[in-house]
Amino acid sequence: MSVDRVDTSYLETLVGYNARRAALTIIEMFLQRMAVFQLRSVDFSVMSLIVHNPGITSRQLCTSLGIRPPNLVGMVSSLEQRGLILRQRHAKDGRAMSLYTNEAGAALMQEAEKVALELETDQTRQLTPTERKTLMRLLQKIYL
Amino acid sequence: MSVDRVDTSYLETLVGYNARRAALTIIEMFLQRMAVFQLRSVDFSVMSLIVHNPGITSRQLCTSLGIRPPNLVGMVSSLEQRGLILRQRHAKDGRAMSLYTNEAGAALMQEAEKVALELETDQTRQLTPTERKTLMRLLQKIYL
DNA sequence: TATTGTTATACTCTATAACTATA
DNA sequence: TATAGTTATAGAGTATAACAATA
Repeated sequence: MSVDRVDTSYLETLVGYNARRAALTIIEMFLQRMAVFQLRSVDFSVMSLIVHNPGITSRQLCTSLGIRPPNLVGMVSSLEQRGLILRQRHAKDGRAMSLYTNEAGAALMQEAEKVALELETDQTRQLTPTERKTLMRLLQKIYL
Repeated sequence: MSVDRVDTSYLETLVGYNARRAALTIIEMFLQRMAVFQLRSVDFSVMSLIVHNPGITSRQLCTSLGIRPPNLVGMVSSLEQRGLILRQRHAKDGRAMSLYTNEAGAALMQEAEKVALELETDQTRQLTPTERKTLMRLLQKIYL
């Protein structure tokens, strides 16, 4: 026999279950709205870190975002080929690559971050501004 | 040039970024602690829904957890082969499969849910009980 | 010796198309 | 004609090992 109504109340008492469901919901919306810019959430994160940290190295990107170096290579190459970023040998460490946005990349991110701001208000429409701040703070207490 | 210290303050203002980081941190801990039971988080969710909803169908599992039917087949088969669950033809709908835990599965989940409870307190050690409840409520406002 | 970036590659996760049996 | 479960398979995401260049 099937059940009339699936009882998910137990799972809903688990932080991990709730965090994952919320994250997936948000990231799906993000993907749709960022499709105009051809940016997945990870691409947005990479671009955003480069914009706000000019000269950041690949290694620094990896450790900041929890990406393995081999998996970053393709993303960075793609962003470079699209004419959004520049890769330069690090001035003092010949092994490292320093990353910068060029004009096109900076302009794209300026637009993308506008959309990201709109998304924030849309995604947290059910929350008051105070609740939204509280949510951030509590989530950071878990992973920071 | 690399940067002295990577500035992630912008990303930390985004709900999606925080929710994803928190979810990944929690799920990683979950995976480690549930290794004794050989349960990934998705296996735990499936088993838990079967325990709390005896007779739930595969389709109901899929819609409840956001899993595509083809991807559930292998998980259910595996759980069945491990002697944790039973699959029976639905009494009134010959197309559907009703799922039940057997004694071994129920016993395993009783232990697993104990560990899950311990994990909850560990993962939210930085939060007061009130903050923990608040976090749940706010996350659910986003995805429900 | 250790580290950065890279290639090659494997493994996992997720998605689609098409089939069967039942409704 | 539509739905539940299944198979086969493709694609995306993530992981490890090994290498060249540099520290």
